[in-house]
Amino acid sequence: MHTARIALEAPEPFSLWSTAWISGWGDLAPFYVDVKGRALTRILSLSSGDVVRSVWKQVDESRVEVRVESGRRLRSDEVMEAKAQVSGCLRLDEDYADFYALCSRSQHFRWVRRLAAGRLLRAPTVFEDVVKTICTTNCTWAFSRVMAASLCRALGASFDSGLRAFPTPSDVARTTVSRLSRDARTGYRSSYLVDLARRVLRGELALEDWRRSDRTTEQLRAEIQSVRGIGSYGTAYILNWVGRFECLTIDRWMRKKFYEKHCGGKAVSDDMIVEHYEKFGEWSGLFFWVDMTREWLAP
DNA sequence: GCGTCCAGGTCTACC
DNA sequence: GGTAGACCTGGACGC
Repeated sequence: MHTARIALEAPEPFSLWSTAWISGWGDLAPFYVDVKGRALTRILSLSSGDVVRSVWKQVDESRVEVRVESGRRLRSDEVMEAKAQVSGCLRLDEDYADFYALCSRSQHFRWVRRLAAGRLLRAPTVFEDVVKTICTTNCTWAFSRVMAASLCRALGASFDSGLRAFPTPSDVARTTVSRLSRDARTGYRSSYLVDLARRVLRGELALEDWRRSDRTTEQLRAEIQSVRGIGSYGTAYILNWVGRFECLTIDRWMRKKFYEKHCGGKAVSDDMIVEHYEKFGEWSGLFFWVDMTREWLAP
């Protein structure tokens, strides 16, 4: 096994732990959280088709070290590709200065900067983010984990010792709805996933452009909603994932949490929830997120 | 052990 | 445009 080491400079404030934990994505294969060692493992697919294992660890306030393991010695451009993927997952290129400035001005949100919460771990590709979003709807989190792991096991390229990468659009497009249902346990979602992958391959959906699109959020929202299996909740989720935080990811769990936290357990309308965070403008969705998941970062 | 219900929604048919 | 019912399935819960 060959190993390459990558050093990533993190912006201030930054916490690998907060980033990995708060989004929930760190809990879904092919991400693996090492709670004890405070490290994150991720199986990465390179454009060459090779699959590598990467282990991410924060070594000090502003530095993340990534160990990349591969079956052969990687070329320097492949190491750079792995580095870019990790950086994209951690959203190191996004500017959160305004968000943290707003947090500092609010008594209720001062803790956010202290714990360096706010960055939400995402997948290396928008395709993976969309597939996983579909797999988090209408089911328990435990089942979402089963689906993510089964998708990798059934369709992902193999690394070693049973570890597999997340399937690419080609992997999913090549399979059948019945095989997905049987092997990936994605049930009625299977036709949505195959449909999505085939649209990507036909060039009808440029998913990967969503992260750097200069279109308005409303234009982007319309395209996201054209994906079968993605409704209003899923759209808000994906908009957050591509860096648009003006919409709130209100699902059953978040709704319940909001009622407990701000309404003494009494139910209120979604409009009331939106109104509660409206003052945070383009960051309202992120304020909602950190507010609801605050306890996840308890020691 | 077994049956029922619910869960980090969405789609479709129908009115 | 609003709403009811169907959709996969794992796990919690009550019996």
